[in-house]
Amino acid sequence: MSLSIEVEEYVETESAIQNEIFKSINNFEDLVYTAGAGAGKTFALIESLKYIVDKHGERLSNHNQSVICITYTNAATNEIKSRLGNSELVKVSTIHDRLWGIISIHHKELVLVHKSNLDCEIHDLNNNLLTNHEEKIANQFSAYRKLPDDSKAKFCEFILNNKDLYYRNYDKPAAEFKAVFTNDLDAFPKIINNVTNFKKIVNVIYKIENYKHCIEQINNNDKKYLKVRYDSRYNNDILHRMLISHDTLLKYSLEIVKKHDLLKQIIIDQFPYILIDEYQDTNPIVIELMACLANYSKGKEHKLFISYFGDTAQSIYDDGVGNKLQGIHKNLKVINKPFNRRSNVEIIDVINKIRNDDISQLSIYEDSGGGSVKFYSSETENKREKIDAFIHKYYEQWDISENNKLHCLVLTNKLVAELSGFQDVYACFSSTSYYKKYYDRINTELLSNELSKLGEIPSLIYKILDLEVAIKEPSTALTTVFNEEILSNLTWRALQRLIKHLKSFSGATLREYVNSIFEIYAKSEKGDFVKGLVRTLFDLNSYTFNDFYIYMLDRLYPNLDSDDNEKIEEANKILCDLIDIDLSQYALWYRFINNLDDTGVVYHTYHGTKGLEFDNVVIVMENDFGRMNKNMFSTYFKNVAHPDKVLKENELLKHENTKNLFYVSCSRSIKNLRILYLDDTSSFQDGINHIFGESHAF
DNA sequence: ACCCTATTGATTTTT
DNA sequence: TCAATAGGGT
Repeated sequence: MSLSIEVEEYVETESAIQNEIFKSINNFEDLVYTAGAGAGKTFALIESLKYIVDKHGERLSNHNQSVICITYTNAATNEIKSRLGNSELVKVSTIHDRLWGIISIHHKELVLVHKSNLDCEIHDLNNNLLTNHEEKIANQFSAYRKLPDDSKAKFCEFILNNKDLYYRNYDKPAAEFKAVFTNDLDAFPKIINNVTNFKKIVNVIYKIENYKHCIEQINNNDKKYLKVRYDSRYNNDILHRMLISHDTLLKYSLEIVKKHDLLKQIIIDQFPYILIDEYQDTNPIVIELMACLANYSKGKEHKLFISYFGDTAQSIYDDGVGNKLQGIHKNLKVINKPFNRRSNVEIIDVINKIRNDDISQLSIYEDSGGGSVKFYSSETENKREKIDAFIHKYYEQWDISENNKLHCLVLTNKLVAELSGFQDVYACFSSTSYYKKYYDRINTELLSNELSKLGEIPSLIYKILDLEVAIKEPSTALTTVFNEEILSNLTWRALQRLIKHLKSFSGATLREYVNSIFEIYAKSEKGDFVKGLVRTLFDLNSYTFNDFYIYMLDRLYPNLDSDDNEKIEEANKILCDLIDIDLSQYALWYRFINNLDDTGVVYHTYHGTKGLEFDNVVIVMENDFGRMNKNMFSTYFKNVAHPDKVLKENELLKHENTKNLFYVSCSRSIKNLRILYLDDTSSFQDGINHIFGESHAF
């Protein structure tokens, strides 16, 4: 593609806009910089950082001060660090890392905030248990509420004395669970009629007790209760163990900063420049914290510059501040950039119509034509075949190859897995007990591109595949499998044996392959290096296939009851299905998480493509997206020509959310964009025409 | 026929 | 976690 000469006049305007930012930096004017998709937003952010270092670096250095750059993800942190180059003066990190770095040293204050939070939580829990009139909550706790007061106390006493019994039977089917308790609970009629609600009641009682105990220990200055800890790996707090997660870290930070002027002073003394990337995804609590610092710094000697870089139209996560930024952080100078450096004009026209606000982009290039956009709809049946046929059509038409890829966007990870060819891997993991219980972990632990996020079993299988790939690839240096120290101590004969052993790992399925590894292990002689290799790969008691199997079973089916034959049979069946999957399918999974596609066609979720750009994009759409969003896209198209006529506020909110997701998806495309809508579109054809001009049948 | 309870199977994403 | 559905009991 040749996006030829840049339009001179536009380039001048663009640099004038950048100079506006520099001017604000010098004058300590807080600002929000909005630029649509493909405008070069991150470029502007990095230019600003460089400017601060060039112009004010010496002063910052002398005062032992630095610049804060906040990103939304760790990946973005690394990206900016590498583009910026090494600079001692600029601290690039996620908001969580930065805040924890600032507040974690104030142990005593943190514990105080924590204690008052525990008090609030206890109050809320009691309110739910006893008085909250919200229908859903009142129903859940009604059995407890109906008990006379003295019964309530007795019930609490009983249940607190039987925690073990309770948790041992927690996962049993309702009838069995009931049977365990019915005799003991005679005195409390109907309390366990509904097992689901019973568990809700008991969990709340336990929680209140835990929190009370925690407060006591804090007051007693118990050694384990002197510090609050933050763990970024999990999504939930465990407050009574002094452990907080992401959201609570933000909440505590804001509270501490609000309360202590001295801390505000320390922060603005140390960090006079704060630049925030992707502000639309930033939690409102963070904005509130920034606004609090900004107000404090007014009229102080050490001035503060805070700036937000982002695009409200690309806000696709619910807990981001989105378009409410200026309601929280007032008096921001607004700078918009109306240019697009990414896409052909045909794409820009469409994404301008989708975003439909005051940021209408112009291409910065003189000759920016040559792209194409088309909307297709097809009937509902045989959706999978329709998608395959559609992809095939454009595979041919666009001459797709490894060097000219086609990127296909679908809504769910399940479909991504199916289309990418490792549907059985996804399906088997999804049906295991562990991933059923923690159903929201499957996508992170199985499909994440960040290897450190893989789950325990996916990670083990990944390592096996990694070894398999390394052995198969003739050019692999042995140093990628072993560290050099081990190799340098190897005799020639030992090396020969090692290579022979490695070459005899084989099998068509995961079971066969792993089995062959353990067979070689058993056959090899005592000091053979292959033994050490197997031992570093697996963390087992002893090295047999059976140990491997039991290990998998234990992790994927934790707490399996040894008396429950039915459950055991089911577990074995699914685990067998899992390890009997062809190695070739696992290889597709391996290639997917390593972004190693060699077919030319790559599948993504809409959400997962944020920040990326591709020449050729196919978007697969449907009416629905999940349970909560029935008719999400059909409703969007019905209202798209006149969104103001959508009366209710929550409907307008939904419309905005859908619009943003659609905008993000379409704006990934540089050159070619096709949309395949897999439901009947006749009732909202006007909306489709409004954006795409026309549509075709497929 | 109705009410209540148990079971089942799901959207996306980050820290 | 939670809505939808299946199924049991009266």
